[in-house]
Amino acid sequence: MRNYLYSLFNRAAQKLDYLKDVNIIFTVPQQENHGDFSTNIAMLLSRKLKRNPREIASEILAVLEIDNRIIEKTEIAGAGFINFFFTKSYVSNLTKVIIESGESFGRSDKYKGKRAQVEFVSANPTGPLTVGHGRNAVTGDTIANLLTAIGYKVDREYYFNNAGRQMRVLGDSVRLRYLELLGEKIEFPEDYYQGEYIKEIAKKLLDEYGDNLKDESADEKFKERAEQEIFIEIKGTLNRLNIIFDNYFNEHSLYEEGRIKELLELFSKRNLSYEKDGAVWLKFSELGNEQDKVIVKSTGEPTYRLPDIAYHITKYERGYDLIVDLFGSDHNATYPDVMAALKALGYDTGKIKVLIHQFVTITQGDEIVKMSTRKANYITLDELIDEVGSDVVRYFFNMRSITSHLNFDIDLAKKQSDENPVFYLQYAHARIASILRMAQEQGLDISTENLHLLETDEEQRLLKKLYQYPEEVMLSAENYEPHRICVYLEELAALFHKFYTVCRVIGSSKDLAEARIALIVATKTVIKNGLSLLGVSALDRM
RNA sequence: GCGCCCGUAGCUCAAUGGAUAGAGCACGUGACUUCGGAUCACGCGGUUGAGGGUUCGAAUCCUUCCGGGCGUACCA
Repeated sequence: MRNYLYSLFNRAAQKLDYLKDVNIIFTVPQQENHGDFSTNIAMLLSRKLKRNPREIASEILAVLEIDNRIIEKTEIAGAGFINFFFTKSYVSNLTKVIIESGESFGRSDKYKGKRAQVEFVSANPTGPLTVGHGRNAVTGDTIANLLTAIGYKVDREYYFNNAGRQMRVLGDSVRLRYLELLGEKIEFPEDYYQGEYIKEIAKKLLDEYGDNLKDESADEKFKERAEQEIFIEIKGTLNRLNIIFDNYFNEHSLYEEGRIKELLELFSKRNLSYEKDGAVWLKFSELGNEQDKVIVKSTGEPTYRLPDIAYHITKYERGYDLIVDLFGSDHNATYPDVMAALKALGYDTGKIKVLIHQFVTITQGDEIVKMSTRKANYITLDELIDEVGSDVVRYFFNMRSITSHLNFDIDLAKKQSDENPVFYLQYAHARIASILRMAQEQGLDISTENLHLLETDEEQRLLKKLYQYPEEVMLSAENYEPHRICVYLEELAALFHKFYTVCRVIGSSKDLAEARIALIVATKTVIKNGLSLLGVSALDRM
C-alpha cells in the first residue's frame, strides 16, 4: 500500500519540482476516518514555499495519477493533511500476499549480505543468572532475531571474565564453605558470595576429593570448579529460554594472545596515555570525556577498560557491519570511555550501537524484592521460569520499551488468566487452529478465489493490520525496539477476536467461508511469525 | 554536584513533532441452544510531574525546577 503511494509521488515529482528530493512520510492515522494513510507533506512544504498548505495539498492531489481500482477516495483535511482511502477489493486481495509468503512474511532482505554481532548477557560466572540478567538475555536474543529478520547474518556473543578479583573471591568463598564442611570453624566474610549454590559446589568437591583439598589455594580447584559448575547452570538457564550463543569470548584470551600488551603499546605510541602515581592513565579528557581514567593500576593489573577496548577491536577485526552492545543501566558509565578510545584509534564508532536497558523491579504482592548477587537475596532467572514458564518470561521482558523501568510482578505473571497478555495472543492462535480443524471436518478448504467477499469493517480492519506487519518488523529492528512487536500483536489479536465475534467462518456460504479461511490462515501466520520473533511459542491447543 | 534513563487514567504501560493522548488490568453494566466466554460490546476514568520557550502544530524538541532509578573507582 505504502509502496503504491510512493510510486504515485515519484511520478508526481516530475510535474511538481518542489516534490523532488523531499522525504515524504506516510503514516497510518490514529483515527479510521482520517483514511488508511496520511501525509503531512503539504504542511512541511508550506514554510519552504511560503504558501498555504491546503493550497499545496490540492495542487499535489491534482497531479497524482490515481488508479481508482486501488484508491477509492482522497481528501485534504485539518491543517493540510492529505488522506488516502484504499478500495476494499485492493485491501482484501492483500490476503494472497500473506498466504503466499507464509513464514517469510515480515522478513526482508534489506540488509542482506551484512553481518551483525549482538553482545549480551556477558555476566561473569560468579553465580546463577538473576531476573535482571533475564531482561538483558531476552532483549538481546530478540534483537538478534529482529536483525536476522531484516537480512543480517547475526552472531550472538557472550563476553566473560574468569580472572580478576570477583573470581578470586568466588574461589575463596567455595574454599571456606568446603573447610566448613570439613568441620572447621570458619568466619565467612560478609562481602563473600553468600548463596546456597556455593555450598553445593563445596559439597561436590568434598564428595569427590574428601579432605584432599584442605591445603589447596582458592585460585585453583575451587575457582575452576566454581566457574565450571556455574557456567553449566547459566547455559542451562539460557537454554530454557531458547537462547543459544554462537560464541563465548573469554577476556583472558586477550591476555594470552598479547592483545592487551599490544594495545598498551599502541596507546603509548600514539601519545594517548601517560604514567602517574605508578599507574597508566588514558587521556580521556583530551578525547572529549570528563576525566582521565586509569587503564593499568599501580599493581600492574589492568582495569576493565583496557580489555574492554581490546575486545571491541576484535569485533572490528572480525568484520562486522553492525556491532550491538546491550548493557543494563548500571554499566552506563563504561561505554563512553570505550567509544572515545576506539574513535581515537581511528575506528568507525558509527558501527557500534550501544543499548542500555533500565532495571527490572521485582514485586511480589506489595513487596519490592531487592536484588544482589552477592547477598543472594535475589530470585534467580531459573526460579522465575519455574514459576511462570519460559513463554511468559520472554513476553514480559519484551513488552516494555527498554528505556523504561520494568516492573515484573511475579504474582501477576503467575496468573494464567486474562490479566496476562501472553495468553490473549496464544488464545487467538489456538482459536484459529481450532476453527481450521473444524473447517477441515466440514470439507471446507482455503481459497483465494473470492477474497473480494471480505468486505465487512471487521475483515478490512484485520487485513490492513496484517499488512502492516512487515513495516512493524522493520521499525522494531532498525530502532532496536522489541516491545513494538508486542504492542502490534496485541492490537492484531484484538482485531481478530472482534472479527470472530461478528463474522462466522463455518456456516457462511462456501465461497465466503473459504475466503475467510484464507483470512484467518493469514492471521495465524502473522501471529506465529511475530511470536517467533519474540521467542514465544504459538500453540494450536491450550 | 555531574552524567544517563524515567515521570502519561486508580495500577502496569503505549503513542515517527500531527488531527479528539490510546491499550490492558481494576471497577460497573450487558452478550452464547451454531466455529474455544482465556472472548466481545458499552460505561467510568487525563491540566501527559510543574513553569517557561521553539512552531502552523509538543507527551515527544530546548530550558529551569520537583520527584524516582542507575552510575559517577587504581571494582566489573
